[in-house]
Order: sequence, then structure tokens, then C-alpha cells
Amino acid sequence: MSPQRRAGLGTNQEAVRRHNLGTMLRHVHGAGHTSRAELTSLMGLNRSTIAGLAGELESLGISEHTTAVGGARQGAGRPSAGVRIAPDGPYVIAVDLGVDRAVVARVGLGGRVLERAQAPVHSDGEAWQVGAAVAALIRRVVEGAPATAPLVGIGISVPGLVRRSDGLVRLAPNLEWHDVSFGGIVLAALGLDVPVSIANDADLGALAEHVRGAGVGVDDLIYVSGNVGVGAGVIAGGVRLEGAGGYAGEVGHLRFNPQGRPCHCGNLGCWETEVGGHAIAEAIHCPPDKVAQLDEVLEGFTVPTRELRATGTAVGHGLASIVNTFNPRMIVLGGYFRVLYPLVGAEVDAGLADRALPAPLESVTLALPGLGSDSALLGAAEIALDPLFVDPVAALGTALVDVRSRLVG
Amino acid sequence: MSPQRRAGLGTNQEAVRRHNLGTMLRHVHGAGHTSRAELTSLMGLNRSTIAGLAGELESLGISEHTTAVGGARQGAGRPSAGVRIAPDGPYVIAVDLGVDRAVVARVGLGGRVLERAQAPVHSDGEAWQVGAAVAALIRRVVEGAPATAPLVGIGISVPGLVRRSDGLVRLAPNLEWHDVSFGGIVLAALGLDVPVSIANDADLGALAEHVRGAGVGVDDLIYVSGNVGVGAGVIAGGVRLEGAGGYAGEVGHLRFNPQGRPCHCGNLGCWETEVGGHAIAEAIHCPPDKVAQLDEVLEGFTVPTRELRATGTAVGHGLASIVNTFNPRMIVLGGYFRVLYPLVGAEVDAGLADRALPAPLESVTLALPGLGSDSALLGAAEIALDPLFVDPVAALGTALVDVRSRLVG
DNA sequence: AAGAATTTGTTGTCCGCGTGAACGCAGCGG
DNA sequence: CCGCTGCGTTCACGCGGACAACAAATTCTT
Repeated sequence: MSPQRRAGLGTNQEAVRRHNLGTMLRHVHGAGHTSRAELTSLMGLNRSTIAGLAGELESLGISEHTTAVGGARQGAGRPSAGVRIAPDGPYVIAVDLGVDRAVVARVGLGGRVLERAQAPVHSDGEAWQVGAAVAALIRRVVEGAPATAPLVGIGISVPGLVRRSDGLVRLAPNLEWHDVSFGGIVLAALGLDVPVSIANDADLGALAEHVRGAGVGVDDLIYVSGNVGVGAGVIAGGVRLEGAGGYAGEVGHLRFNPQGRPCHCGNLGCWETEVGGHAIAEAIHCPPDKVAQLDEVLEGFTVPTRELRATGTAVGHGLASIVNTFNPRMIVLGGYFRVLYPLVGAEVDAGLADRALPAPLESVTLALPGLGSDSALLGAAEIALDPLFVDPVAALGTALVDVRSRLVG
Repeated sequence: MSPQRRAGLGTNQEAVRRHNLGTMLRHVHGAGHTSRAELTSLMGLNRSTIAGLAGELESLGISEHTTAVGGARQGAGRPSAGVRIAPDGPYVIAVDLGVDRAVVARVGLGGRVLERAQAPVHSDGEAWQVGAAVAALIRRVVEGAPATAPLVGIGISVPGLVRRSDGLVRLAPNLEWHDVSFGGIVLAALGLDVPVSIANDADLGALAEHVRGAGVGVDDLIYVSGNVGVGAGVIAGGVRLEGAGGYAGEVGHLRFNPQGRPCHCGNLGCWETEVGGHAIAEAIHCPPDKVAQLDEVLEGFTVPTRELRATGTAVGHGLASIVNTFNPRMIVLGGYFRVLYPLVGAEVDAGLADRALPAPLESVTLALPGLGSDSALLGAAEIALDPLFVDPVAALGTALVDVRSRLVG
């Protein structure tokens, strides 16, 4: 957004070029395929400036121009040159680490998943074992990458608290991790040195849904991930809300029912004890060992149980606190909530409407993830791609070419 | 922060100049008195560029240079020229509307309160009556302004929900206002046409404490205003968190005790029913008609009652939810909490430590307002000054000179 | 006390980058 | 077929920040 990272600095003309180049790339990335005319109107710059920027992106190997257009033209005049992501351009590795499985994908600009692999992981495994499994998946996924395509970085989604200053996983309760430097572990297992970004899964879900999911164009959005634990990712004013340490959005531990059940955090009746995976499982009489497959079990229902409807109301009541606190325009219901909401949507809506303040309530919309269960994965790709939008030239400078041979060697 | 308002736009060189001039002014405003050398290092620009910018600010009548310095020098070399806010430079009118009184001040750049006036207002009065009273205070405060000094705008702090798109006061429960266009009312009573900015008092408290109070340099800060109603203003990543409609931060209606007392919002046991002004009054057996003077009553205590200690614990428990949700580095306790915290700080701290997650807890600090009870007032000044930092030249273009004679005529 | 060292203000030049006008080009419509 | 419209291309221009050289104002050193 801003031409420099730290606020309070001045802008010099190098920064202008960086910013404009990055902004153009962000637009091309968002749309996948655009025209120079559209970029001109979007960015408010002169035709000739846009031409220069587009040419630079092209000479960097990021984009390419298209002339032949099959689509229906609109209006008279010379058709504008198309701008498209280059097929052998820069790419990233995205990792979505779940409680029971890891998904790894090679993702190009435009958010295209070029390759994908996944494997189960044991939740009682040591972090280095998980790291080795992820590294193996990465090797497999990189296999088919063009030799000339640069690897910009690796983005990792983790279900836990991640310190933003250095990416340390402070706590991942369901993996039983404390202070794990998972980025370093993966890099060591790969024998590579590329930029690694790690963040919380809900934060990344929010980011992905904001960029290319249900919340495109929505600048105040919250992604609530209802899994065994409940967390939220917040986009406020178009920017990720991170908090001082990077732990913002832990709405699962909002006080909900002081007379309720004990939570692993030590308190009584946190919201996630009433609406988390275990609570949902109980509401549908699902055996505890099948909680990991709760999605599929829930999909078997057509009519909700009475207990499930009560859970829906509790979800709505909790969302009301979120609405009052953040005043979002949209709440995306991810995780198990994605299959829960079609069943008990009426109860969730009623619970929310009952408890939220009228003013923030009137502008909020509940939505399902536009990216299905890939939100966190694509969010991981987004944070890995982010340096490209801040400074394309510098990001390509630190990128790695011919990764395949480096991995073999 | 950013050279243009809307994201996604390109930057041209006019924008660079605007941004650099605004950023320099922001620094001068923040420090009150600086040197060109310091600005050079802060903004990362060349000496000659800084000289040009400083000269432009001076020719706009905003700042002036100082050569004679009485302070202790440090290090060798030619002493740097000072940059100081001009005494007859641009100013704003700040209005802090409370439940029982209105404070109006004339505030110059640097946050200096140049003049101040206040008057009681009747909480059962109509909005236009309050507007007339405020207008009278504004006339009094403008009296002493230099004829050449331009009035940049009016900033108003309101204890209620303010829609950010147009500044409409959607709801101010303790003033019994619904959908009041208070900015328009004040302007009509004055017969002037200047930019008016209105916002919630807690939001403005947060802003002021961030810029020149207890939270200078703290980019993730929450100001909790504990009055009859409880609200919060949030600074996240150095930027105000507003939410889609501008209503973010209504933490007073977080679910706290589902078996509790009814709240005016229609729910049971909202946080503010347990820690708001009426709850505090009850805890110290203060008669309900003296709630407005609760500050002074509380200051009479040296040893807290048992009920007050319980209230302190409840404050801590509620703050824990805030800490888990926002992960701030600092929480500033405003309103009645400002006098409550010195009495029951131990209980508040313990309640917070007991309920917050370890990771976000370890980096948070509780603090009292560095600006005393003027936080909201100075925050109102800040939002009125803000256009100056975005584009000084344009803001001075819309500013009003010789306000005094215009008001008389 | 006088010169060296250091830091800053000032001046003139240079260069990068966006702008704008003029021209050529490609598709549409009559 | 030709005119219209909108876009790409080219070039001169201007603005703004960087840079180097010099002057000025202190402090430090001898």
C-alpha cells in the first residue's frame, strides 16, 4: 500500500517506481488477466507510464503481453494490449498444516495452484518429523516446475499462535507444539535458503478470502475458523490486523459462559468450549475419535438435532460479540462452521441478530468461504508472494532459480 | 501514511511532494520543536530536500525557523536550524461533548491548547440546544485568535456511535440522541462553513494517547473509556481501527455474565453492566444522582470496598477478552477507570493475568492516560488537524481566515 | 588561543520518472 | 470504403529528490 514499510519516512523517486511496479503487479495478480487500458484507469497514471511499467514487468519475466483476444469487444477504438501472468514466472510454495494432514501446493501469481500434494501427519509426532514430511511434499511439488521459474518463498499456515517478529510458533495446542521454529525446520530439511513466512491459519484464511474469495473488495472482513479450536483472522481497512505480537484474533477464548466447562486455556466456558469441534461432535453424538472427520459426518445430516440448533445459537451469540467489537462488513465462516452453517443458519442468524448492536449489525453479512477448504492454503501463498508486491525487483533478487537441481544436489 | 487515500493507485510526483510535506509537518506537530537535522534522519531524505520542504512549510505560515538555541548541545559540528510551529499558524477547534458538560478548546499544531472554555449541558436537552451551547463556547474561544491565523476545521468527540461515512451520530444513549447530525447543527448555529470531523470519544482518546499521551511510539494500543457506558478505541498497526461503519470497539457489550443484569442494549450481563459507571457507583454505595461526579467521589477513597475490589476483578476479566482479541501492547484506562485503577490495580492486574492467554499477555502493559481527562478533547483536535498532514497546501486552501469577523457578521 | 575536526546549510547540476502532446495503429460502424 | 474512436508509441518537458562541492558554525584538540 505504502511506498515504504515504516511510517514517517519520506518518499524518494526510487520508492515511487517500486510502489508503482508493485501496485501494478498486485492488480495483475488479483485479476489474473487484464489490459493496459484497465490498469491505466485503475492506477490513475498516464498511458505512457503504464506502458513503461508493463514493459518492466515483462522484462523481469513476470508477465507477458497478449494481442489476440477472443472475447467479446466492447466499444470502438483500438483494442488494448492484454497483460497476463507468465506461465514460467515466479511462484511460491504454500503449506497448509492441519491437525491430521498437511497440504502443500506450488502456487503461481494470480493464485493459480500449479501442483498439489498432501499427506497425513501424526498429531503426536515431533515437529522435525512433521517438517520432514512437509519437505518431502515440497520436493514432490517442485518436481514439475520449469527450470527458469524463480521460487520467491515459502508460506506456511499453522493452527496456532505465531509470533510475527520471527515466525516462531509459540503454541499450537492441537499439535502439542511449544515454541517451535517450524520455518527453520522445514528449510533445514530441504537444505535451501529462501524466505519463509508463517502465520496463523485463520489470519491466512481471512487474507485469502479478502484477495480472491468471498470477500473481494470487502475491506473489513473477519474469517472465523471453527475447528477444534476457534480463531479469527481480521482484515481491517484492507490490512491484516496482527496485534503487537501477531496473536490478534483469538476469539475462541472470549468469555462466553462463566458457568461452563473448563477450557484448555485454564478458564471456564470460553466460546470454543461451546462451539468448537468437540462441542459440535457432542451435539451430534459423534464419537470423540472421529472429530477429525467432523466435516464428513456433518455433511451426512440433513436435519439438525436439537443440540446442534443450540450450538448454532451459541455461534450466533459469539459472532455478536465479534460484530460489536470489530464492526466488520462480512464474516466468513470457515472450518467446521462451513458445513455447520447450511444446517443451522437460521439459528446462527437469529442468535447474532438477537445479541448484536443494531448499528454494526445492519451492515454485516455472513458468508461461506469462496475458496472452500483452500482458504488457508491460498493465504499462505499470498504472504509468500507479498514481497513481490512491495518491491518486485528486490523480491526476484532473493528468489531461487533452478530449485529442482538444488534440491537433488 | 500513504501518499494517496485509496489503495491500488499509482503515485506521481505531485503525490510525492504532498506526502513528504505532510510527513514533515506530522513530525513537527508530534515533537513541537525539532531541528532540520533530526528531520533529515527521521525521514531518510537528503539535507537539501529537507531544506526545501522546511522552506515551503515556512512560506505557508505553518512553521518558523529558530537559530538561537539555549539548550545543551551534543557533539561537534554546526548546530542545526530549529523548526518550530508558528504561533499565529493554523489552528483547529476541538469539542469534547460529555454527558453533563461540553469542553471546547482552540488547539494549535503541536497539540497546544491555546484557549479553553466549558459549560454544563443538560442531558435531557435537545440536540440543537446543545449545538447552540457549543457554538457559544466556540465563539468565546475564537475571540483571542490572531486575525491572520487560519481555522482548519472543527473536531468533535461524542459519547456514542458515529457513522464514519458522514459523521452522523447514530446513537448516543446517555444523551438520548438517535441519528443526529451534530456537525451540521453546530455549523448552522455558527453560520460558518468549515470541515467538521466527528468521532467516538474512546476512538479519539486512543488517538490522542497514541500521538502525545502515554502511548507515544506504541503502534498497538487500546484506550478503554469506562464511563456510564464502556467503550474502546483501538489503534492497530499505528492506524485507527474504525470498522465498516465506524462503530468498531464497542467492547462494553461483550458477553460477560449471561445470568447478569439487563443492559440497555437488550441483552443480559454485558460487561458494562458489571463495570460501568452505575456498577461502580453501586459498589461504593454512591447515590445514583451523583454518578456524574463519580470521579470526585472515587478520589475520596483510599481503601477500596470489598465490592469495589470485585469490580476491579471484573474489569481485569473483561480486559482479558480484549487482550486475547486484539493483542495490544498497551491498554490505557480512561474515564472512571482512571481513578478506579489506582484503588484496585492489584485486582485488575490479577483478573487480567488469570484470564488472558499467556502469549498476548506477556507483551501488554496497563497504563493511565498521559493526557489526564483531556484525551478525547485532544483526539478531537487531532482528527481536525489530520487533513493538514495529508496535504498541507490543500488543507490550508479550505481553511478559513479572520474567523472572528466572520462570526460577528 | 588557534587550528583541526565535525556537522550542517547552501548552491548548482544531474538524473529518474511521470506528464502531455503529437502521431500512428487497429477495430467498429455507416 | 472512410471516418470515428480509443489505444500504443515516441519524444520533449518539468518537477522533485540526490549528490557533490563549498561555506558556515560550533566543538575538540594541541
